[in-house]
Amino acid sequence: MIDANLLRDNPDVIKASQRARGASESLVDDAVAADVSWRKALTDFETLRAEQNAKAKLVSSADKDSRAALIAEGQELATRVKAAEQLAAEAQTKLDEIIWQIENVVLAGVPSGGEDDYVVIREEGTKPTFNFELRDHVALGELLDVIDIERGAKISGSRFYFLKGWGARLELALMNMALDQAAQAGFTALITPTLVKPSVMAGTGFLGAHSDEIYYLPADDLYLTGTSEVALAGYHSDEIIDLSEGPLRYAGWSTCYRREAGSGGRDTRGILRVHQFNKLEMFSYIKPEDSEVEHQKLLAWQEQMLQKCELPYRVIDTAAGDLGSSAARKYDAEAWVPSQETYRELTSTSNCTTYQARRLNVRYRKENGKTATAATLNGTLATTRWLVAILENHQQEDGSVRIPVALRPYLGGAEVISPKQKN
RNA sequence: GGAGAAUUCGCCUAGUGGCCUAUGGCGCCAGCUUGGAAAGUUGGUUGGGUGCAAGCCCUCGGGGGUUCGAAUCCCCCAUUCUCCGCCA
Repeated sequence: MIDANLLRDNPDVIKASQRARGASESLVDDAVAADVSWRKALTDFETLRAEQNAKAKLVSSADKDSRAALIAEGQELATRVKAAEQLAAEAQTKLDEIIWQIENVVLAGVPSGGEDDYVVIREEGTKPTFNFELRDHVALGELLDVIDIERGAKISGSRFYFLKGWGARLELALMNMALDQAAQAGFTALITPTLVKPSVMAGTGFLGAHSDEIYYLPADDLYLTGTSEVALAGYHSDEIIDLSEGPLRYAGWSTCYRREAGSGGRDTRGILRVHQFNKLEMFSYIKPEDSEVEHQKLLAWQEQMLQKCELPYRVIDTAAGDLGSSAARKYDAEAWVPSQETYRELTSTSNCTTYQARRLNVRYRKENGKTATAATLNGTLATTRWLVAILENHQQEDGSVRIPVALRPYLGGAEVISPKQKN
């Protein structure tokens, strides 16, 4: 949710942001008007309520004669108060409906435009060249007996899979390496619930336009989360957290569930886009003024992981129109996928400034003792999808895959995954 | 799934219709005291909304109701605990 004070003092800033996103500008005018109506209705109600409170207080000390009259007055006031309260509540509902639709104010420097208007910040690593016919991760997965897509479909349908043998171990190794790195950087590990209440899902901003992407369990009124970000953001909801010793950083591990309803026939081959995968997610609660520095740190940690996996990648600054509603800025790191001869997203990090925290009511105490809304940031540190890039980039002519050096300690020292090898 | 109990300002706790503008303790903050501390002592200490401000309104797990008036009475929901039942 955007800052109501900003809406009152400087609606043009919000309009400019909406424009950059290609979102509705008139929504801002509607919100300003609704805000004025609400405050008027609220004042009316509170004035009447004050009168009612004062009258009610007189009753107990009144003598018999005036008592009956006071009670009659009180009865009359009570109906007026009820009506005024109703109006105020309606005005607030209307304001909420509008204000919740306004997306986060994008930060200065974010490229304007849509999905294809990203700016490439840098490219790192060397793309591999193969003097043999390269295999894609599906072929490698079959050859090495590490990914079983056929049986995944048999059990659960398309976009499901089994990770098997070294494939399963590779994913756990990757997650462990990421977790170690995160712990060294001061993150607290959290294994999070993957079923959450509607209020939490709404608070994190995932129940908006893309709610059909989310699995829902009607029998229990619970949502399956597509990222542990949901649980991590909800973790401190309705709390006043202590940021005096620095930011609170969590590394949340969870399985993630996505319906992929909008993705049509895209990426149907392999495990690039699946309904279920695992992810280690970084999440920071921080003072708003430090959020942009933290964002760079999250990105640096992501790049560190990509480098440990010896993957060629590039970093892009996502355009305003392609930001999620909570994000004020987003960087994606995309790894080179040889079989597709293109870069594919492996990590994403968003600075949600105070937008998400305001919805979830996460505050901290400033040095002057006042409370203020915290800022939240998130960023991927490892996902199942990384296996695609690792397998493809490190494949060798005989179909074996060289294990990146940094990962070997997590795989019992193994240096290569070979077709003939069983574990 | 069934039965019972509980939920009060960071923690514990008093409070069964108006004097609750919520008691007391612990913790924390500040003052006094001290060479400095401890002890002692005095004061402060839930948050939110609105308003230029004084102020006013809301906040006793959440929502609704009864009443002139609700922490207190009624209903629904959530969470926790105990017991029973079932179960990977």
